[in-house]
Amino acid sequence: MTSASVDVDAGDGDLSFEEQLRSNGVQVTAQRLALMQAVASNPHATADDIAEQARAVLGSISRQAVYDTLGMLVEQNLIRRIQPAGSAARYEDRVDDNHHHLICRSCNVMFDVDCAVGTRPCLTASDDHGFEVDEAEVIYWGRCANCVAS
Amino acid sequence: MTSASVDVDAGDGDLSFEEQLRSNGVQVTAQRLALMQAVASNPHATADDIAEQARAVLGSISRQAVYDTLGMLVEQNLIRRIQPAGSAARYEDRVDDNHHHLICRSCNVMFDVDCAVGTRPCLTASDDHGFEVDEAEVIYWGRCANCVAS
DNA sequence: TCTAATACTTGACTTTGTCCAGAATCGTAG
DNA sequence: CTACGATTCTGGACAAAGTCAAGTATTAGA
Repeated sequence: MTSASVDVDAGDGDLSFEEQLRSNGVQVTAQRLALMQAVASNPHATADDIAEQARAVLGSISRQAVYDTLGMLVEQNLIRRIQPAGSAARYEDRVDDNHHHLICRSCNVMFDVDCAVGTRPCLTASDDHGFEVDEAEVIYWGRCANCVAS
Repeated sequence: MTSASVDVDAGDGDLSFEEQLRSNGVQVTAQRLALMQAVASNPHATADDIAEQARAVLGSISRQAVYDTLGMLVEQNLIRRIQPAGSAARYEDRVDDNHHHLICRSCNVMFDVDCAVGTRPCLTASDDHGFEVDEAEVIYWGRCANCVAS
């Protein structure tokens, strides 16, 4: 197992990936560090993309470890999962900043957009049916400049 | 093939399912009528639920016909597809009225909610990256009253 | 250093959906 | 009413994205 140094600092308030894991009370492993690195350096990637990138660092990693880890990171709120219709789940490391996504129906590109309506937009549904709402996910669907051109 | 009468009127401006199909220039078949009926009487159902319900009317229907038909209906804007993270696509017959969805993270129930912000809420992203945006999909995530109780 | 708890690997399996070729059905024109 | 071409449906193989379960390896704390 190559031991490439994967503690490039990125993301959550200047904490290294290792510190992020420790402060959430979970074990630190080479696989986790490599996956966090992969997510950070490759926003909106699928589990598969991320696995491949991690593999470039680690030599190999099992599919199961990838899913387990991504799931755990989502649970710890260290990364965010987005699952647009018609494509595999995607992951990103921007968390807690209430931004949304703009997706092209033709080519599937995806951009981040800050919400127009302020910091917690749309978080109040007109009738919440007794729910405890914790997130309002907004996806803007359309066609990107490139696809419109052709 | 049983010929149960499946032209119960429902949905799109008082047009029967048959009329809806004809006015969109597509053929009318028993399978399509049964599927439209199933979607109408079972909002937020998955393709599988819908197939099963249609099967109760028709005797049998192939998976391919189900997917083809649902896809066609979505394309004709006669039904709408919603694909929340972590579950199969769901279908509903409320169309063109810009409502959104409230989903329970624990039990996956799904409710309709009219948007708080007016008729075309959030349709303007702060920066549209040159996109032609045609829809803003909003999903409120949370826990339903039942699940909060336990 | 040892050990219990946690994480990882491997491989089979499930679910959701797509592709293809041939059979059946629809709707129009005669 | 019948026949014909176009559309739709069937059935089976296939594919992608995940999940399950059992055994092995690694981590972190005593």
